[in-house]
Amino acid sequence: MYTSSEENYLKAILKLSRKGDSPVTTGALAAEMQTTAPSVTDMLRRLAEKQLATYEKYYGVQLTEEGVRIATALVRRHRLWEVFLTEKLGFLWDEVHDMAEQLEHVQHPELIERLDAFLGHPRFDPHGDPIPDAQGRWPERQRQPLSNVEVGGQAVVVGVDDHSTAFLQYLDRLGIGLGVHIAVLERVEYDHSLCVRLVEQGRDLTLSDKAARSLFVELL
Amino acid sequence: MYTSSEENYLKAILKLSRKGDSPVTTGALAAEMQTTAPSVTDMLRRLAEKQLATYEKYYGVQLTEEGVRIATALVRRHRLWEVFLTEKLGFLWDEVHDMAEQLEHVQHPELIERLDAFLGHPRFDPHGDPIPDAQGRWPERQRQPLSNVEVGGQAVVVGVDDHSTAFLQYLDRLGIGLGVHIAVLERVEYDHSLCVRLVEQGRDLTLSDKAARSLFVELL
DNA sequence: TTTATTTTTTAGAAACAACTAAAAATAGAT
DNA sequence: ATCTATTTTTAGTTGTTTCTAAAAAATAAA
Repeated sequence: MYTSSEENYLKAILKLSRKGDSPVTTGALAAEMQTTAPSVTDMLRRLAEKQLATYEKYYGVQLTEEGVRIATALVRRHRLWEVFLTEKLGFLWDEVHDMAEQLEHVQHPELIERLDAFLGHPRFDPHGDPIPDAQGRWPERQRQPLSNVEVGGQAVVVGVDDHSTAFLQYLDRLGIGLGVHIAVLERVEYDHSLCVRLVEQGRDLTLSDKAARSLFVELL
Repeated sequence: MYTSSEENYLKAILKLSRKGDSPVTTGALAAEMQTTAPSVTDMLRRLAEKQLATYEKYYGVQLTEEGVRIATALVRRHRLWEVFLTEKLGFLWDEVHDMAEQLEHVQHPELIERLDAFLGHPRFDPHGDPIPDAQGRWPERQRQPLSNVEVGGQAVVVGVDDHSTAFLQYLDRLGIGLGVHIAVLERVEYDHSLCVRLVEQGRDLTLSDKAARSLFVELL
Protein backbone atom coordinates (compact mmCIF):
# COMPACT_ATOMS: atom_id res chain seq x y z
CA MET A 1 0.00 0.00 0.00
CA TYR A 2 2.63 2.55 1.10
CA THR A 3 6.41 2.42 0.74
CA SER A 4 8.72 1.82 3.70
CA SER A 5 10.04 5.33 3.27
CA GLU A 6 6.58 6.87 3.45
CA GLU A 7 5.82 4.75 6.50
CA ASN A 8 9.01 5.87 8.23
CA TYR A 9 8.09 9.51 7.71
CA LEU A 10 4.57 8.94 9.04
CA LYS A 11 6.02 7.32 12.14
CA ALA A 12 8.48 10.17 12.66
CA ILE A 13 5.75 12.79 12.27
CA LEU A 14 3.56 10.95 14.79
CA LYS A 15 6.45 10.71 17.24
CA LEU A 16 7.29 14.41 17.05
CA SER A 17 3.68 15.59 17.19
CA ARG A 18 2.96 13.35 20.21
CA LYS A 19 5.96 14.97 21.87
CA GLY A 20 4.06 18.26 21.57
CA ASP A 21 5.71 19.97 18.61
CA SER A 22 2.71 20.45 16.36
CA PRO A 23 2.83 21.28 13.52
CA VAL A 24 6.05 19.39 12.86
CA THR A 25 8.68 21.44 11.02
CA THR A 26 10.81 20.35 8.09
CA GLY A 27 13.98 20.82 10.14
CA ALA A 28 12.77 18.72 13.07
CA LEU A 29 11.82 15.94 10.70
CA ALA A 30 15.15 16.11 8.89
CA ALA A 31 16.93 15.73 12.24
CA GLU A 32 14.66 12.86 13.36
CA MET A 33 15.06 11.02 10.05
CA GLN A 34 18.76 11.80 9.76
CA THR A 35 18.32 13.23 6.29
CA THR A 36 18.31 16.66 4.59
CA ALA A 37 15.60 19.31 4.47
CA PRO A 38 15.01 18.98 0.69
CA SER A 39 14.36 15.24 1.03
CA VAL A 40 11.80 16.01 3.72
CA THR A 41 10.07 18.65 1.61
CA ASP A 42 9.77 16.17 -1.27
CA MET A 43 8.25 13.51 0.94
CA LEU A 44 5.82 15.91 2.66
CA ARG A 45 4.45 16.80 -0.75
CA ARG A 46 3.94 13.12 -1.54
CA LEU A 47 2.25 12.45 1.82
CA ALA A 48 -0.06 15.44 1.36
CA GLU A 49 -0.82 14.27 -2.18
CA LYS A 50 -1.90 10.92 -0.76
CA GLN A 51 -4.06 12.55 1.93
CA LEU A 52 -1.93 11.18 4.75
CA ALA A 53 -0.93 14.62 6.00
CA THR A 54 -1.78 18.29 5.59
CA TYR A 55 1.27 20.26 4.60
CA GLU A 56 1.53 24.03 4.52
CA LYS A 57 4.67 25.56 3.04
CA TYR A 58 7.00 27.30 5.49
CA TYR A 59 4.65 26.27 8.32
CA GLY A 60 4.78 22.53 8.89
CA VAL A 61 2.98 19.20 8.62
CA GLN A 62 0.19 17.45 10.51
CA LEU A 63 -1.08 13.91 10.01
CA THR A 64 -4.62 13.35 8.79
CA GLU A 65 -6.85 10.81 10.53
CA GLU A 66 -5.67 8.19 8.03
CA GLY A 67 -2.06 9.22 8.58
CA VAL A 68 -2.42 8.80 12.34
CA ARG A 69 -4.09 5.43 11.82
CA ILE A 70 -1.22 4.14 9.70
CA ALA A 71 1.54 5.58 11.89
CA THR A 72 -0.06 4.16 15.04
CA ALA A 73 -0.31 0.74 13.42
CA LEU A 74 3.41 0.97 12.64
CA VAL A 75 4.29 1.78 16.23
CA ARG A 76 2.13 -1.18 17.29
CA ARG A 77 3.95 -3.49 14.88
CA HIS A 78 7.38 -2.18 15.85
CA ARG A 79 6.81 -2.70 19.56
CA LEU A 80 5.16 -6.09 19.25
CA TRP A 81 8.11 -7.33 17.19
CA GLU A 82 10.43 -5.95 19.87
CA VAL A 83 8.57 -8.01 22.46
CA PHE A 84 8.89 -11.08 20.26
CA LEU A 85 12.62 -10.57 19.78
CA THR A 86 13.31 -10.23 23.50
CA GLU A 87 10.76 -12.62 24.98
CA LYS A 88 10.98 -15.41 22.41
CA LEU A 89 14.38 -15.09 20.76
CA GLY A 90 16.30 -13.86 23.80
CA PHE A 91 17.68 -10.62 22.40
CA LEU A 92 18.57 -7.81 24.81
CA TRP A 93 16.66 -4.52 24.91
CA ASP A 94 19.47 -2.64 23.20
CA GLU A 95 19.63 -5.06 20.25
CA VAL A 96 16.07 -5.09 18.96
CA HIS A 97 15.42 -1.66 17.48
CA ASP A 98 16.98 -2.14 14.03
CA MET A 99 15.35 -5.51 13.49
CA ALA A 100 11.93 -4.20 14.54
CA GLU A 101 12.48 -1.25 12.21
CA GLN A 102 12.53 -3.73 9.33
CA LEU A 103 9.91 -6.16 10.64
CA GLU A 104 7.34 -3.39 11.16
CA HIS A 105 7.06 -2.93 7.39
CA VAL A 106 5.90 -6.47 6.70
CA GLN A 107 2.39 -6.16 5.32
CA HIS A 108 -0.35 -8.65 6.13
CA PRO A 109 -3.89 -8.17 7.40
CA GLU A 110 -3.72 -10.88 10.09
CA LEU A 111 -0.04 -11.26 10.93
CA ILE A 112 0.22 -8.69 13.67
CA GLU A 113 -2.96 -9.77 15.47
CA ARG A 114 -1.72 -13.37 15.49
CA LEU A 115 1.64 -12.21 16.82
CA ASP A 116 -0.12 -10.11 19.49
CA ALA A 117 -2.09 -13.16 20.64
CA PHE A 118 1.03 -15.37 20.56
CA LEU A 119 2.79 -12.87 22.83
CA GLY A 120 -0.17 -12.70 25.25
CA HIS A 121 -1.33 -9.19 24.29
CA PRO A 122 1.52 -7.25 25.91
CA ARG A 123 0.71 -3.61 26.75
CA PHE A 124 4.31 -2.36 26.91
CA ASP A 125 7.45 -3.09 24.92
CA PRO A 126 10.91 -4.08 26.26
CA HIS A 127 11.71 -0.40 26.91
CA GLY A 128 8.44 0.19 28.76
CA ASP A 129 6.88 2.09 25.86
CA PRO A 130 3.13 1.66 25.38
CA ILE A 131 1.83 -0.61 22.60
CA PRO A 132 -1.32 0.79 20.92
CA ASP A 133 -4.11 -1.79 20.59
CA ALA A 134 -5.65 -2.89 17.28
CA GLN A 135 -8.03 0.09 17.44
CA GLY A 136 -5.16 2.53 17.92
CA ARG A 137 -5.78 3.22 21.64
CA TRP A 138 -2.70 3.83 23.79
CA PRO A 139 -2.42 2.24 27.25
CA GLU A 140 -1.85 4.90 29.91
CA ARG A 141 0.48 4.66 32.88
CA GLN A 142 1.32 7.40 35.38
CA ARG A 143 5.09 7.45 35.15
CA GLN A 144 7.67 10.08 35.97
CA PRO A 145 11.41 10.57 35.78
CA LEU A 146 13.34 9.02 38.66
CA SER A 147 14.84 12.49 39.19
CA ASN A 148 11.43 13.68 40.44
CA VAL A 149 11.20 11.14 43.26
CA GLU A 150 11.66 12.56 46.80
CA VAL A 151 14.46 11.35 49.03
CA GLY A 152 13.04 8.41 51.01
CA GLY A 153 10.64 7.54 48.22
CA GLN A 154 10.44 4.16 46.53
CA ALA A 155 9.59 3.35 42.94
CA VAL A 156 9.72 0.69 40.21
CA VAL A 157 11.47 1.22 36.89
CA VAL A 158 8.88 1.17 34.07
CA GLY A 159 10.64 2.81 31.15
CA VAL A 160 13.48 4.81 29.65
CA ASP A 161 13.47 8.19 27.93
CA ASP A 162 16.81 7.53 26.19
CA HIS A 163 16.82 4.45 23.94
CA SER A 164 20.49 4.66 22.98
CA THR A 165 22.59 1.50 23.10
CA ALA A 166 25.06 3.30 25.34
CA PHE A 167 22.45 4.12 28.00
CA LEU A 168 20.73 0.73 27.88
CA GLN A 169 24.02 -1.15 28.21
CA TYR A 170 25.04 1.17 31.04
CA LEU A 171 21.81 0.28 32.86
CA ASP A 172 22.48 -3.43 32.27
CA ARG A 173 25.90 -3.07 33.87
CA LEU A 174 24.34 -1.34 36.88
CA GLY A 175 21.72 -4.06 37.20
CA ILE A 176 18.86 -1.70 36.34
CA GLY A 177 16.06 -2.92 34.10
CA LEU A 178 12.24 -2.84 33.87
CA GLY A 179 10.64 -3.94 37.15
CA VAL A 180 13.64 -3.15 39.31
CA HIS A 181 12.69 -1.73 42.71
CA ILE A 182 14.56 1.46 43.64
CA ALA A 183 14.73 3.41 46.92
CA VAL A 184 16.03 6.98 46.75
CA LEU A 185 18.54 7.47 49.58
CA GLU A 186 19.96 10.92 48.96
CA ARG A 187 20.04 13.77 46.47
CA VAL A 188 23.39 15.56 46.10
CA GLU A 189 22.64 19.27 45.85
CA TYR A 190 25.87 20.08 44.01
CA ASP A 191 25.11 18.21 40.76
CA HIS A 192 21.65 16.73 41.48
CA SER A 193 23.04 13.21 41.33
CA LEU A 194 21.04 10.54 43.21
CA CYS A 195 22.17 7.87 45.65
CA VAL A 196 19.76 4.96 45.31
CA ARG A 197 19.37 1.40 46.58
CA LEU A 198 18.42 -1.47 44.26
CA VAL A 199 16.11 -3.14 46.76
CA GLU A 200 16.09 -6.74 45.44
CA GLN A 201 19.85 -6.84 44.92
CA GLY A 202 20.59 -4.94 48.14
CA ARG A 203 23.10 -2.83 46.27
CA ASP A 204 23.63 0.96 46.50
CA LEU A 205 24.84 3.18 43.67
CA THR A 206 24.94 6.75 42.46
CA LEU A 207 23.16 7.96 39.33
CA SER A 208 23.94 11.20 37.53
CA ASP A 209 21.11 13.69 37.06
CA LYS A 210 21.23 12.96 33.35
CA ALA A 211 20.70 9.25 34.00
CA ALA A 212 18.00 9.85 36.62
CA ARG A 213 16.08 12.07 34.22
CA SER A 214 16.22 9.35 31.55
CA LEU A 215 14.69 6.68 33.80
CA PHE A 216 10.91 6.49 34.15
CA VAL A 217 9.46 5.03 37.34
CA GLU A 218 6.09 4.33 38.93
CA LEU A 219 5.81 5.36 42.57
CA LEU A 220 5.19 2.72 45.21
CA MET B 1 23.92 -5.04 1.75
CA TYR B 2 21.77 -5.97 -1.28
CA THR B 3 18.32 -4.69 -2.24
CA SER B 4 15.19 -6.83 -1.93
CA SER B 5 14.91 -6.80 -5.69
CA GLU B 6 18.43 -8.12 -6.17
CA GLU B 7 17.79 -10.78 -3.54
CA ASN B 8 14.59 -11.88 -5.26
CA TYR B 9 16.43 -12.33 -8.55
CA LEU B 10 19.19 -14.34 -6.86
CA LYS B 11 16.59 -16.60 -5.31
CA ALA B 12 14.82 -17.08 -8.63
CA ILE B 13 18.07 -17.91 -10.43
CA LEU B 14 18.96 -20.45 -7.75
CA LYS B 15 15.51 -22.03 -7.99
CA LEU B 16 15.65 -22.40 -11.76
CA SER B 17 19.24 -23.64 -11.87
CA ARG B 18 18.52 -26.23 -9.14
CA LYS B 19 15.64 -27.41 -11.30
CA GLY B 20 18.26 -28.20 -13.95
CA ASP B 21 17.92 -25.34 -16.42
CA SER B 22 21.48 -24.03 -16.32
CA PRO B 23 22.36 -21.49 -17.52
CA VAL B 24 19.13 -19.70 -16.70
CA THR B 25 17.68 -17.74 -19.62
CA THR B 26 16.28 -14.23 -19.54
CA GLY B 27 12.88 -15.49 -20.59
CA ALA B 28 12.68 -18.14 -17.89
CA LEU B 29 13.59 -15.57 -15.27
CA ALA B 30 11.05 -13.08 -16.61
CA ALA B 31 8.36 -15.76 -16.31
CA GLU B 32 9.49 -16.80 -12.80
CA MET B 33 9.63 -13.19 -11.56
CA GLN B 34 6.44 -12.16 -13.37
CA THR B 35 8.19 -9.27 -15.08
CA THR B 36 9.47 -8.33 -18.55
CA ALA B 37 12.63 -9.41 -20.34
CA PRO B 38 14.20 -5.90 -20.36
CA SER B 39 13.85 -5.65 -16.60
CA VAL B 40 15.61 -8.98 -16.27
CA THR B 41 18.44 -7.93 -18.60
CA ASP B 42 19.00 -4.78 -16.54
CA MET B 43 19.14 -6.70 -13.31
CA LEU B 44 21.46 -9.39 -14.67
CA ARG B 45 23.91 -6.69 -15.62
CA ARG B 46 23.77 -5.32 -12.08
CA LEU B 47 24.22 -8.75 -10.51
CA ALA B 48 27.20 -9.47 -12.78
CA GLU B 49 28.61 -6.05 -11.93
CA LYS B 50 28.45 -6.98 -8.25
CA GLN B 51 30.07 -10.38 -8.87
CA LEU B 52 26.98 -12.27 -7.76
CA ALA B 53 26.48 -13.90 -11.16
CA THR B 54 28.24 -14.46 -14.45
CA TYR B 55 26.14 -13.18 -17.30
CA GLU B 56 26.77 -13.76 -20.97
CA LYS B 57 24.62 -11.91 -23.47
CA TYR B 58 22.17 -14.02 -25.47
CA TYR B 59 23.30 -17.06 -23.48
CA GLY B 60 22.18 -16.87 -19.87
CA VAL B 61 23.16 -16.37 -16.25
CA GLN B 62 24.81 -18.49 -13.56
CA LEU B 63 25.33 -17.62 -9.91
CA THR B 64 28.84 -17.19 -8.57
CA GLU B 65 29.81 -18.86 -5.30
CA GLU B 66 28.84 -15.68 -3.47
CA GLY B 67 25.54 -15.54 -5.37
CA VAL B 68 24.74 -19.11 -4.38
CA ARG B 69 25.63 -18.34 -0.78
CA ILE B 70 23.27 -15.37 -0.61
CA ALA B 71 20.43 -17.09 -2.46
CA THR B 72 20.71 -20.18 -0.26
CA ALA B 73 20.61 -18.01 2.87
CA LEU B 74 17.43 -16.43 1.51
CA VAL B 75 15.78 -19.79 0.97
CA ARG B 76 16.79 -20.70 4.52
CA ARG B 77 15.24 -17.53 5.91
CA HIS B 78 12.08 -17.90 3.83
CA ARG B 79 11.45 -21.45 4.96
CA LEU B 80 12.29 -20.85 8.62
CA TRP B 81 9.82 -17.95 8.70
CA GLU B 82 7.23 -20.24 7.10
CA VAL B 83 7.77 -22.73 9.91
CA PHE B 84 7.36 -19.92 12.45
CA LEU B 85 4.15 -18.70 10.86
CA THR B 86 2.54 -22.13 10.83
CA GLU B 87 3.94 -23.67 14.02
CA LYS B 88 3.80 -20.61 16.27
CA LEU B 89 1.18 -18.31 14.80
CA GLY B 90 -1.19 -20.98 13.50
CA PHE B 91 -1.32 -19.99 9.84
CA LEU B 92 -2.17 -22.65 7.25
CA TRP B 93 0.34 -23.87 4.67
CA ASP B 94 -1.38 -21.96 1.87
CA GLU B 95 -1.24 -18.63 3.73
CA VAL B 96 2.43 -18.22 4.58
CA HIS B 97 4.25 -17.67 1.29
CA ASP B 98 3.65 -13.93 0.85
CA MET B 99 4.54 -13.11 4.45
CA ALA B 100 7.74 -15.18 4.30
CA GLU B 101 8.57 -13.43 1.03
CA GLN B 102 8.76 -10.18 3.00
CA LEU B 103 10.26 -11.55 6.22
CA GLU B 104 13.16 -13.21 4.37
CA HIS B 105 14.58 -9.78 3.50
CA VAL B 106 15.02 -8.68 7.11
CA GLN B 107 18.75 -8.25 7.61
CA HIS B 108 20.49 -9.15 10.85
CA PRO B 109 23.53 -11.32 11.56
CA GLU B 110 21.97 -13.28 14.45
CA LEU B 111 18.24 -13.14 13.88
CA ILE B 112 17.83 -16.20 11.73
CA GLU B 113 20.04 -18.44 13.88
CA ARG B 114 18.02 -17.44 16.96
CA LEU B 115 14.82 -18.15 15.08
CA ASP B 116 16.18 -21.51 13.94
CA ALA B 117 16.99 -22.46 17.55
CA PHE B 118 13.59 -21.20 18.77
CA LEU B 119 11.89 -23.46 16.20
CA GLY B 120 14.00 -26.48 17.19
CA HIS B 121 16.20 -26.56 14.05
CA PRO B 122 13.54 -27.82 11.63
CA ARG B 123 14.89 -29.54 8.50
CA PHE B 124 11.78 -29.13 6.33
CA ASP B 125 9.26 -26.34 5.89
CA PRO B 126 5.43 -26.59 6.05
CA HIS B 127 5.34 -27.76 2.42
CA GLY B 128 8.02 -30.41 3.03
CA ASP B 129 10.72 -28.42 1.24
CA PRO B 130 14.25 -28.75 2.63
CA ILE B 131 15.72 -25.96 4.77
CA PRO B 132 19.43 -25.39 4.09
CA ASP B 133 21.52 -25.20 7.28
CA ALA B 134 23.63 -22.20 8.32
CA GLN B 135 26.49 -23.52 6.15
CA GLY B 136 24.24 -23.81 3.11
CA ARG B 137 23.93 -27.62 3.13
CA TRP B 138 20.61 -29.06 1.98
CA PRO B 139 19.00 -31.95 3.88
CA GLU B 140 18.31 -34.88 1.56
CA ARG B 141 15.27 -37.12 1.55
CA GLN B 142 14.42 -39.87 -0.92
CA ARG B 143 10.98 -38.78 -2.05
CA GLN B 144 8.96 -39.52 -5.16
CA PRO B 145 5.62 -38.55 -6.69
CA LEU B 146 2.66 -40.50 -5.32
CA SER B 147 1.89 -41.37 -8.95
CA ASN B 148 4.99 -43.62 -8.96
CA VAL B 149 3.80 -45.81 -6.08
CA GLU B 150 2.69 -49.34 -7.05
CA VAL B 151 -0.83 -50.56 -6.36
CA GLY B 152 -0.74 -52.13 -2.89
CA GLY B 153 2.10 -49.86 -1.80
CA GLN B 154 1.98 -47.62 1.23
CA ALA B 155 3.61 -44.25 1.72
CA VAL B 156 3.65 -41.08 3.83
CA VAL B 157 3.10 -37.62 2.35
CA VAL B 158 6.29 -35.55 2.73
CA GLY B 159 5.89 -32.71 0.25
CA VAL B 160 4.12 -31.03 -2.65
CA ASP B 161 5.38 -30.11 -6.09
CA ASP B 162 2.62 -27.53 -6.64
CA HIS B 163 2.53 -24.75 -4.04
CA SER B 164 -0.57 -23.00 -5.38
CA THR B 165 -3.28 -21.98 -2.94
CA ALA B 166 -5.81 -23.89 -5.02
CA PHE B 167 -3.93 -27.19 -4.71
CA LEU B 168 -3.07 -26.78 -1.04
CA GLN B 169 -6.65 -25.93 -0.10
CA TYR B 170 -7.89 -28.85 -2.18
CA LEU B 171 -5.59 -31.15 -0.19
CA ASP B 172 -6.91 -29.66 3.07
CA ARG B 173 -10.47 -30.44 1.99
CA LEU B 174 -9.47 -34.02 1.22
CA GLY B 175 -7.74 -34.38 4.58
CA ILE B 176 -4.29 -34.74 3.01
CA GLY B 177 -1.32 -33.04 4.63
CA LEU B 178 2.30 -33.74 5.55
CA GLY B 179 2.63 -36.99 7.53
CA VAL B 180 -0.61 -38.48 6.25
CA HIS B 181 -0.36 -42.23 5.65
CA ILE B 182 -1.65 -43.34 2.25
CA ALA B 183 -2.29 -46.81 0.81
CA VAL B 184 -2.65 -47.09 -2.97
CA LEU B 185 -5.67 -49.29 -3.72
CA GLU B 186 -6.03 -49.08 -7.48
CA ARG B 187 -4.73 -47.33 -10.58
CA VAL B 188 -7.35 -46.57 -13.24
CA GLU B 189 -5.72 -47.30 -16.60
CA TYR B 190 -8.02 -44.94 -18.52
CA ASP B 191 -6.79 -41.64 -16.99
CA HIS B 192 -4.12 -42.81 -14.53
CA SER B 193 -6.17 -41.60 -11.57
CA LEU B 194 -5.47 -43.30 -8.24
CA CYS B 195 -7.84 -44.77 -5.66
CA VAL B 196 -6.17 -44.42 -2.28
CA ARG B 197 -6.96 -44.95 1.39
CA LEU B 198 -6.09 -42.39 4.06
CA VAL B 199 -5.04 -44.96 6.63
CA GLU B 200 -5.45 -42.97 9.87
CA GLN B 201 -8.84 -41.56 8.83
CA GLY B 202 -10.02 -44.83 7.28
CA ARG B 203 -11.33 -42.89 4.31
CA ASP B 204 -11.02 -43.78 0.60
CA LEU B 205 -10.84 -41.29 -2.22
CA THR B 206 -9.77 -40.87 -5.83
CA LEU B 207 -6.93 -38.59 -6.93
CA SER B 208 -6.40 -37.37 -10.48
CA ASP B 209 -3.06 -38.14 -12.12
CA LYS B 210 -2.28 -34.41 -11.99
CA ALA B 211 -2.83 -34.36 -8.22
CA ALA B 212 -0.91 -37.63 -7.68
CA ARG B 213 2.08 -36.27 -9.61
CA SER B 214 2.07 -33.13 -7.43
CA LEU B 215 2.25 -35.08 -4.15
CA PHE B 216 5.61 -36.26 -2.86
CA VAL B 217 5.72 -39.32 -0.63
CA GLU B 218 8.23 -41.48 1.18
CA LEU B 219 7.70 -45.22 0.79
CA LEU B 220 6.94 -47.34 3.86
C1' DT C 1 21.17 -21.14 -47.13
C1' DT C 2 18.08 -17.96 -46.96
C1' DT C 3 13.92 -16.53 -44.66
C1' DA C 4 10.86 -16.26 -40.83
C1' DT C 5 10.09 -16.51 -35.96
C1' DT C 6 11.34 -16.07 -31.43
C1' DT C 7 14.22 -14.31 -27.96
C1' DT C 8 17.05 -10.88 -26.12
C1' DT C 9 19.05 -6.47 -25.82
C1' DT C 10 19.13 -1.46 -26.39
C1' DA C 11 16.98 3.00 -26.09
C1' DG C 12 14.16 6.05 -23.92
C1' DA C 13 10.91 7.30 -20.28
C1' DA C 14 8.66 7.31 -15.68
C1' DA C 15 8.30 6.85 -10.59
C1' DC C 16 10.74 6.86 -6.24
C1' DA C 17 14.02 8.53 -2.97
C1' DA C 18 17.88 10.60 -2.04
C1' DC C 19 21.42 14.43 -2.62
C1' DT C 20 23.91 19.49 -3.44
C1' DA C 21 23.62 24.17 -4.61
C1' DA C 22 20.96 28.17 -5.14
C1' DA C 23 16.85 30.96 -4.39
C1' DA C 24 13.03 32.42 -1.54
C1' DA C 25 10.63 33.15 2.67
C1' DT C 26 10.48 33.66 7.61
C1' DA C 27 12.23 35.10 12.04
C1' DG C 28 15.37 37.67 14.82
C1' DA C 29 18.33 41.67 15.93
C1' DT C 30 19.81 46.23 15.75
C1' DA D 1 11.82 49.20 9.72
C1' DT D 2 15.67 47.41 7.67
C1' DC D 3 19.22 44.22 7.60
C1' DT D 4 20.99 39.73 8.86
C1' DA D 5 20.77 34.99 9.83
C1' DT D 6 18.24 30.92 9.69
C1' DT D 7 15.04 27.89 7.71
C1' DT D 8 12.69 26.12 3.87
C1' DT D 9 11.79 25.43 -0.82
C1' DT D 10 13.08 25.01 -5.68
C1' DA D 11 15.99 23.38 -9.31
C1' DG D 12 18.81 20.16 -11.11
C1' DT D 13 21.31 15.36 -10.55
C1' DT D 14 22.06 10.70 -9.39
C1' DG D 15 20.93 5.89 -8.75
C1' DT D 16 17.22 2.09 -8.58
C1' DT D 17 13.80 -0.37 -10.61
C1' DT D 18 10.46 -0.76 -13.62
C1' DC D 19 8.14 -0.25 -18.17
C1' DT D 20 7.13 0.10 -23.71
C1' DA D 21 8.81 0.24 -28.27
C1' DA D 22 12.36 -0.62 -31.45
C1' DA D 23 16.60 -2.88 -32.90
C1' DA D 24 19.70 -6.78 -32.90
C1' DA D 25 20.93 -11.51 -32.37
C1' DA D 26 19.96 -16.36 -32.20
C1' DT D 27 17.07 -20.20 -33.44
C1' DA D 28 13.97 -22.75 -36.37
C1' DA D 29 11.92 -23.65 -40.79
C1' DA D 30 11.52 -23.94 -45.55
